[in-house]
Amino acid sequence: MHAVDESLELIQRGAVDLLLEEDLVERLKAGRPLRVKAGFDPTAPDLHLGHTVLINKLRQFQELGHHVMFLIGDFTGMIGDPTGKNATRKPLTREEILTNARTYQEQVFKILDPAETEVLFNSAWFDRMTPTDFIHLAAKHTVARMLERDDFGKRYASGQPIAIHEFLYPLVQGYDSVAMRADVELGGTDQKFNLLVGRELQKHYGQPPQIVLTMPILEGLDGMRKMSKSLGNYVGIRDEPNEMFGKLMSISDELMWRYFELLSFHPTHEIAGWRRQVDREGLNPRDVKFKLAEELVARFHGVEAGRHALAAFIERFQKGALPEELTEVQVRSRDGRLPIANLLKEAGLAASTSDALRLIQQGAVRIDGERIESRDLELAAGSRHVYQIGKRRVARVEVL
RNA sequence: GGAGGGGUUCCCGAGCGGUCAAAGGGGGCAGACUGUAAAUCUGUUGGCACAGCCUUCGAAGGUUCGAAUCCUUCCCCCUCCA
Repeated sequence: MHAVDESLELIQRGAVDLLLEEDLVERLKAGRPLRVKAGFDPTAPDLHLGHTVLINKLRQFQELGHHVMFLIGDFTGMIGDPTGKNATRKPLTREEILTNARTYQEQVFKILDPAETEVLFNSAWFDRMTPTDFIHLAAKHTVARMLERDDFGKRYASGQPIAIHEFLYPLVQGYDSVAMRADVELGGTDQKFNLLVGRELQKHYGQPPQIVLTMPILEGLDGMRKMSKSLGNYVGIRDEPNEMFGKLMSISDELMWRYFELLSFHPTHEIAGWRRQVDREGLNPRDVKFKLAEELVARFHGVEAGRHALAAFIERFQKGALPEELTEVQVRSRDGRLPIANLLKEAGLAASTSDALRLIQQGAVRIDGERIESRDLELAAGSRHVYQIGKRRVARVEVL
């Protein structure tokens, strides 16, 4: 076990809230491995970099010798957390949840050590609860306290709906901590309220309240809203290397530093050094971004893949080469020919023929590198060309 | 249970019988400039057999030559009173 000060420093790195620090110090001093909990809704089977901020922190605990409990909220998933988007999520079926849970684990173990991770499902204790137990649980909190949660408060004040079951969510999540006898619970800052409810409930059930550690919410590629699959501003940890690399290169310079802070494993001083070089010595931020993109691709796909993605990126976007592996598509002609708009739509390069026609009008479409102007162009059966729309959409399309 | 206010295109939000595929903003996409950065400027943003046609304004009916706009019923949301 590491020295207490050293552990504390590491644990706090990147974190937003640590409540209460003295509790943590005390428990670290006791010298036993802490029971560290983090819960995940199995609603989205695809993890993205936003999730990994938390998972990286779990890994850190693991490296410090603590006991990591990865809770899959299979019961909770049937409730659906109230989201920041003020929309009520649709509940999942048991089967969807199990499938998602399996996928989750596969992905999480790219970061966590499977041998040292306990995976739990909260249905294990909630399925055994009776309605009476549940109402007792609900009796431990008040509406006024629920409305303290920022999200609820705002929705209530602005006349947005709040379903009753949404109030149950924090209670259920808090009760998980009771059932798991958690010493520490990790969550995003948006989870702070729920994590604190856990403390209250633990007290009610005669346990020492857990320490709450919150991590920042990672902004998505737009740099504004939180990274989420539904907003489409995410980097999935299963994204293909080149795609992952490209997405990371598209972030703003400002956001890049944020990503370094929350996602990179490079030592803090090293990152600070690059920043200084960019600010004072004219180092191109793009080149620092390369390091970030390469590191993350390497983390999820291996070192070789990282190097390769970098090389491929330079070839493609600095030297203007076509992608190494061109998507090949075949589309059927009508009576031996096919209007360009239909071709683009059917090849998946444009959303609709209307969209395709608009793109042509705007000069976004190239065939074998030649910009085309005419929306009336028709391609004959048997033709095979490379079609590009903008910088990123490319495919070789054969007309049958 | 009573009274009132609402549901508009991806989001917010105007429209309140024809000139509405529906103002404006956001977001997205594309072009210029670039470093697949930011900022800026420009265009575009329902679909299709695309100078035309078809489908959209919570749902279903109805009035009308004509409805997002009027009427009826239904569904959903919010507020206040009980």
